[in-house]
Amino acid sequence: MGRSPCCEKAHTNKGAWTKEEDQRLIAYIKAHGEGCWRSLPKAAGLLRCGKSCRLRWINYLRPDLKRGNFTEEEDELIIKLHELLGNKWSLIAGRLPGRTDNEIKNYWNTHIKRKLLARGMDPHTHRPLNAIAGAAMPAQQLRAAHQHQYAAATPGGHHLQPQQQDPFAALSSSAEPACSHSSDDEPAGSATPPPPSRRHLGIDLNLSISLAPYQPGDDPAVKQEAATTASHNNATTSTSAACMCLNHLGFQGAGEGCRCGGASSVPMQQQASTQHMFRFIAPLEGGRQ
DNA sequence: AAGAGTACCAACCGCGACTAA
DNA sequence: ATTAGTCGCGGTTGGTACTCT
Repeated sequence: MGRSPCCEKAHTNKGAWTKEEDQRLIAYIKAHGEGCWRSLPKAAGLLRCGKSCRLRWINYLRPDLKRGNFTEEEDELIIKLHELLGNKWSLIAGRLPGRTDNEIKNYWNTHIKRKLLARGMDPHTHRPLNAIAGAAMPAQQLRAAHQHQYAAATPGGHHLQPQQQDPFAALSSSAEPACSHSSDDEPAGSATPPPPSRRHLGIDLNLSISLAPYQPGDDPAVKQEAATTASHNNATTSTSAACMCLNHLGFQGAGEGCRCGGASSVPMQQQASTQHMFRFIAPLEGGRQ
């Protein structure tokens, strides 16, 4: 059947953007806001594909972009989030205000990969390189190496409890794996229901579930029900509108964290206090949608 | 000084997800 | 239930700047 092209390619510019094009795009978005990228180029008088406009705006022209070098803290946060989420650059970018997925992706490929290799760690699995070479390494030894690696990577150098070692077990109550590289050696199905509060890599992986929009005064019994449901991997069967975000991945302030209707209006402290909510990370940058 | 190699990053491409008809 | 349109994401490419020999 084939796919219709996203735009009329014969009459669109490609390649680097000129200053004038940038100005037109900025002016248009300032006047009309983001959205409807397909019709934007025509309305803004640009001979560009809508996709190209969107990319240019998101990755380069947005006023809230930080630009400049990544800090050591950002490096470490990216590494931790990558270990947790895999190549979900948009999710990772959501935890780094002012950074874009493209920027982080490029930075990962050009800097952090090498940094991890220099540490003797595999950038894909975040495990020691020698551990990957020897698949026959005893599980206990592997865990020890894994633990040591976390301790080295974290300024505080905290050690993890045995039940905290699988970065993805905490996500296993989600219907889908959050990361593409998680399943080979640690089947999600074998995970036991997580304890109420878990920390991993210095990031609190407290998971909770609620229907969206979440109301602070919701019946506790309902919340308990939802938590029970989530812990049995049945979360998606009860509702398609469940708000699922991961708590405490470096949220910086109240209200940040969720794009779904009601949950974003609930202060994070309040959300954190509701032990049995199950939430899933969504891209968080305010300027994006 | 010049050519080769490498690093960086903006931009493109293709696909999946989502939605409305 | 199906189809077409649109958006967003992740992988990849290509141009440019920088470094090395």
